[in-house]
Amino acid sequence: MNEVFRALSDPTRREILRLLRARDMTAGELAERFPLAKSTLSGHFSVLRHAGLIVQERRRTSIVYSLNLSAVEETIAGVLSLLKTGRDGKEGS
Amino acid sequence: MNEVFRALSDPTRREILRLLRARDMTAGELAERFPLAKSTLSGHFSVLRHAGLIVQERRRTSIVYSLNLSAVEETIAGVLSLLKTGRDGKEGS
DNA sequence: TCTGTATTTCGTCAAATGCAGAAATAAACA
DNA sequence: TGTTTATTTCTGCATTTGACGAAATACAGA
Repeated sequence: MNEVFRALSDPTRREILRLLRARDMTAGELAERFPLAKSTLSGHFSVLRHAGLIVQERRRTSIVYSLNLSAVEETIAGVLSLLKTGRDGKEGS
Repeated sequence: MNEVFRALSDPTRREILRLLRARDMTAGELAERFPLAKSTLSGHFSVLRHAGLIVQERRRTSIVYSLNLSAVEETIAGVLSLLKTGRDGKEGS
């Protein structure tokens, strides 16, 4: 959970999620959308992947990233309930 | 929105929100719950306040903090829809 | 106004973060 | 195996962050 929030705290990473919401994209396609070095984007992918927010899959020479939508929803819903109910946030829906 | 995510990315700040979920507390009461200097906690309060997640109110000699629950819910719900639908996240519920 | 209590602001420091370019790795294919 | 393409890992640097203690501010009451 900690990692998820840290991942979401960066605007570039949230924009990556937004792009992946529309369709799966390769690392290179994503990198083209930002005025940043590919190595920098690769680092952002890594953070998002460790947080479970995206998944990667190798397809021929490229690596395709896709949004792990259910993980995103679960996480945010979990936080919502954590802030609404009276428990300690260990158990979810 | 950016500020909200940055505010939520720190574990101490999320714990502050959890404590305030139970009841309003003064800055001193909150500070007692953490092994940190009061000045450090004051900084966290400031971040949470600027993000709109908590509100403060002076009561006699103390400053009472309370959770801005509706803001929290709105924010997280907004993010949820931003990740689910195909728009740009400017319009919400 | 002076004192005591509660909280924030300031100055400083160590650690973490985001970035770039260079080198390394992985896969497809001649 | 050697080459090309796609991506990641490594190294170094500048900025930001979270932490502390000391000083400053705000308010209530003698």
